[in-house]
Amino acid sequence: MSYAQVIVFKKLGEFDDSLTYRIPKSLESSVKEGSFVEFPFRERKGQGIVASIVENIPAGVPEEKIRELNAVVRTDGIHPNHLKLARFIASYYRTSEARSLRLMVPKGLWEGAFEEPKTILVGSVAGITTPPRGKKAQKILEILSQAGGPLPLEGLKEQSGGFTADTLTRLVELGMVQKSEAPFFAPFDPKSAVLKESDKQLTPEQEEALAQIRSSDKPMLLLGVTGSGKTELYLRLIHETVRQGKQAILLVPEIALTPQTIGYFRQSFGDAIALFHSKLSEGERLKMWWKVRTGSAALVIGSRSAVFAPVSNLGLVILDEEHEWTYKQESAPYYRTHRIAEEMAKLWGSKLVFGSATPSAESFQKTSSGEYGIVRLLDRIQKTEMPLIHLVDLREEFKKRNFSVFSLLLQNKIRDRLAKNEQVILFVNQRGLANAVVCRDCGYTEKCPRCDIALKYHRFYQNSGFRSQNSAADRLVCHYCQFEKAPDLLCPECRSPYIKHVGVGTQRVEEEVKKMFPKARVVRADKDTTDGKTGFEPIYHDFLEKKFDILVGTQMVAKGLDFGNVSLIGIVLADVGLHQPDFRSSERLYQILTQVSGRCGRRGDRGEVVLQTYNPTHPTIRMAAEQRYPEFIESELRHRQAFGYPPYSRMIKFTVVGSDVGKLSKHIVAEREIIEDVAKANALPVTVASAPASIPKMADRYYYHVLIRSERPEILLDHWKIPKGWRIDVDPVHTT
DNA sequence: AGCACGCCGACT
DNA sequence: GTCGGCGTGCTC
Repeated sequence: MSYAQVIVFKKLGEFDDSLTYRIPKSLESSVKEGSFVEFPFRERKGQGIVASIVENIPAGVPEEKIRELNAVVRTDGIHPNHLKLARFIASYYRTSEARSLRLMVPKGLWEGAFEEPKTILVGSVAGITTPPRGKKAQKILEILSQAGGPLPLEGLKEQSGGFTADTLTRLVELGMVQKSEAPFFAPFDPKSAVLKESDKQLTPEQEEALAQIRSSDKPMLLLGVTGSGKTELYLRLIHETVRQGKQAILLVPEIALTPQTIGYFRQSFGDAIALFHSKLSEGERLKMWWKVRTGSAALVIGSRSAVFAPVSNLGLVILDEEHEWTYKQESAPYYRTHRIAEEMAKLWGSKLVFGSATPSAESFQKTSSGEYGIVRLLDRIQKTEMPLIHLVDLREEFKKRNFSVFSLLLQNKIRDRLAKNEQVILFVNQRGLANAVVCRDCGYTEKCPRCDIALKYHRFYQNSGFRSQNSAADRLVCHYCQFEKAPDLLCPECRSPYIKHVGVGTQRVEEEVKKMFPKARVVRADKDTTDGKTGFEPIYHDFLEKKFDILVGTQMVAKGLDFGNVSLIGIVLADVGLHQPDFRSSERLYQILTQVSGRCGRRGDRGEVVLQTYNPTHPTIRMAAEQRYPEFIESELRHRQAFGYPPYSRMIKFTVVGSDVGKLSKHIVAEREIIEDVAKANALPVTVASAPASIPKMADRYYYHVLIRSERPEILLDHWKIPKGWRIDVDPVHTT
């Protein structure tokens, strides 16, 4: 007797566990792993996916409760490899199989729309002699007789100039036409399809890179500077994959899903593309899912979630701009797209390519360990030089009695560009601005002696239970190891009393630039001036159309956008990124400085960047200014290894919520002790720390993080029961 | 999800 | 004593 372990679709509930049903003889041949099935549930019917078929009743299931499956809705529902992927996600990210599987099934289907989309075909019936009376009806018959076969309903409507459903129903009743159904999506056939070859000539460097990617059987990291022609290589690789009758997935950050990018691939692959992006409606998303599922799409392009597109013969996965943090899902299950893509490539034996100008430390480390191969593209196709970066020491400006946020050099250069009618971007780094303590006079940051991480300033709630009652309420805390100390009143380095938060906001910069250049047209792009729906787009377009001379903006101006007329970029205060209480602060700073710099001089003349800082000797800022990525990443990795940070260890972040701070922190402290005991019992070195979240209180509930760092955290998780309500993030990207 | 069960605190 | 708040468990 076989049994199906069924994961229940949302109908009468959201289950984490699968349910066991008996497979009746009549369904034995049609029920497969991955099938969509229907079954009795309480007094109702339910639908779901067969996660596995077993010969014996699983332990813990009472035999008398087991009922029989009703029917098979669709035998080939989910590809077996996707079931395996769901199992992997459930175990790696410590979530349920049901939740993992949900990632691969569009909402509409999960909620009950299992039917594959169909086209309605209309055909004429032979031997009709008496013409129908209606004009429209006559027209329909005329078109159908000329076509010599059935036509899709939509096409027929278009050709005939439109008709009502009633006209057609009447013709069907008279027996003059017949309706039938056909698949909406026809499978893509590489032999008959027109695949336009690229007419671009590859440079010798590109040819070499392509050959290396082709011949390697490892995942490849494509290290290519902006404008080095990575996209053209992607196109060629996808072409080869598709011609072999396999499918390709191209993953890009959301922002890169522009009509230009899509258009580039449409030229080659026409309608054989399925697009997945955040603006699709549920209906469109469902259609795209079926387009891939039916094999009608050979190429999937999309952001993060497109990695779960229902391919059945995967040949290639590309993660473009792989360093982007948007590849990490920031809600449960907190997966990282890289890890999913690796697993997919393993399951299908497909090629895997990661592309970036500034690869993540994780990916670069894997090229050193031999897990990935590496290919470099160092030349720019257009021969436009990389921008010239001027490093400005703000301490010197202070000595020159220049109290403006702009150095004299930056002021002069802005004046010069305004005179030449060229555009300027002023970049204001705001990430992680709050809560780190920095000396305004010498740039000193208070760091944890054990973790080399900026300490975070906290005003603890009373009675929070984390320390003895008579200690001060203001503390500096390390979020990685629980080290803490009282804040200093004077800077330990230079005795300055100005040891506080630093940072310059966009508003302040806008005000100053308006004061200094009253004739310039200035626009500001930050959270306050952009709205959630259209985002940065309206400002971007106005700026492109030269309605403004100067754009003052946050990170949003740094991402992949093309500013043709910008010849100068001012980085108002580069230091801010250095003070993030996060082990990735240097990596992020290097990436953002590189991205911002890449926004100028993209056409024609060489652009210029003025990078202002209080720390001109800081290695990250120096190497970013000189654009020495390999040197930067190697020193960064040495640092990570020395302090035991990922990729040389792994982290797990828990979020714990409660309405009573006292109870909450007592509970956390107790669990922390249990974790330490379990680690000791398993001879596993583990660091545990807990601290209030960056937004510690929302809607009268208190949020805490518990951060665990270990080389093998999975051993800990196997021996310690995660308390109820603790939200888990495996390999977190944001650690505070 | 939706429903039953059961454990405590606040009242007729 | 009992009403009812909601946390927990169950659905095969």
